[in-house]
Amino acid sequence: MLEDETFGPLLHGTARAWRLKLDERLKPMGLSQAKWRTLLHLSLAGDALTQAEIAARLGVEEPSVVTLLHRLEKEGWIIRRGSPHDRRCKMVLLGQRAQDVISQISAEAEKLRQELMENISAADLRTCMRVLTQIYEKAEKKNGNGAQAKFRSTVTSTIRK
Amino acid sequence: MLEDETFGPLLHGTARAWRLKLDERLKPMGLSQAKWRTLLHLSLAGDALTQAEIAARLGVEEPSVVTLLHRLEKEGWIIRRGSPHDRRCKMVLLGQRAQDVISQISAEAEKLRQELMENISAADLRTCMRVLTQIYEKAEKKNGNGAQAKFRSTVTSTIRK
DNA sequence: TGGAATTGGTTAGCATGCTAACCAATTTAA
DNA sequence: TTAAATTGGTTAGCATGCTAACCAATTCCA
Repeated sequence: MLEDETFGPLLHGTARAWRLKLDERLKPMGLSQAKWRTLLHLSLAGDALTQAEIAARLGVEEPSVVTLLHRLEKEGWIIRRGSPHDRRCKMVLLGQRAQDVISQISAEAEKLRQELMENISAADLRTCMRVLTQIYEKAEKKNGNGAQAKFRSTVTSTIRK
Repeated sequence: MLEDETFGPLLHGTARAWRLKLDERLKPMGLSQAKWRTLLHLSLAGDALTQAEIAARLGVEEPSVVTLLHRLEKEGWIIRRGSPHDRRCKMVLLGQRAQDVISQISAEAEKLRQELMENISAADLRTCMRVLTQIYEKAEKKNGNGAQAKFRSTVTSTIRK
């Protein structure tokens, strides 16, 4: 059996192709994947988030969100303000510009997902997700990565939801 | 049914966790994923490759390989020399340092793959790969991306192999 | 054959991610 | 209650990817 020999490249290639495709479609709105994902998480939260919370939900490290949020702020997508409760924190919330396009973003992401999976049976999809989840949990374990650990909990909770 | 709602994040999260894990293990050898993948493709080719061929096999754009190859050359992993047949081309071949560790790289990648997939049945794996392949081919289609198109052919040929 | 298109490679400039090192604020604990 | 540990954020510096614009060599074709 040779299939397993190429699972890695296939997994990475598929994730990459999907990401590129969505990036391509959202580019006309002036949004890259990192940006629209941030906006989407803020929208889902329905409330202001701290930078640390955003980093955890995106599955990236804190320094990475710093520059990302700077860009988003400069372009008017978000607003950052100090927290009155904890002077270490900065609360991040959606700006008007973002609120206006959030629904378009979700709709486009949803549309692409349906296109890509249109002729996949529910049973196959379940099997595939089970396999991916097993791999995911194994790969994440012992990674010794804080943000990664938090990311896992985000993904699994999302799955549970 | 909600499963399909989270397939995207799961796919991306799994690919990312896998990549991080392998990077972590190869770091002691002084190799990142971009680097060891390049070396592995050169080794598989068994012959010198042009930069364009490497870009296609890695699934990245040409300008990206330029800096990547510069770093690899500076660190003694590869050698670049002009082609006698076509003065536009630069042939890239493995340096001694790379030849010494190629087998370790493959072995570590193989070991991780087996760890991550140890308790997944052959049938489930086949189903999962079929689903990923379907998504992959849909996502890649009409992407209007040259390197991407070449990457697909690399992946599918690898699968066939 | 000779100009146009294609191909291989490069540079410049940016986006996105990382780790390491650090400050300031808060929380924990001796 | 204060000293130590933790937490949130930042900066610096690097790795890896991209597109756009460009040069030089080769190939195509009218």
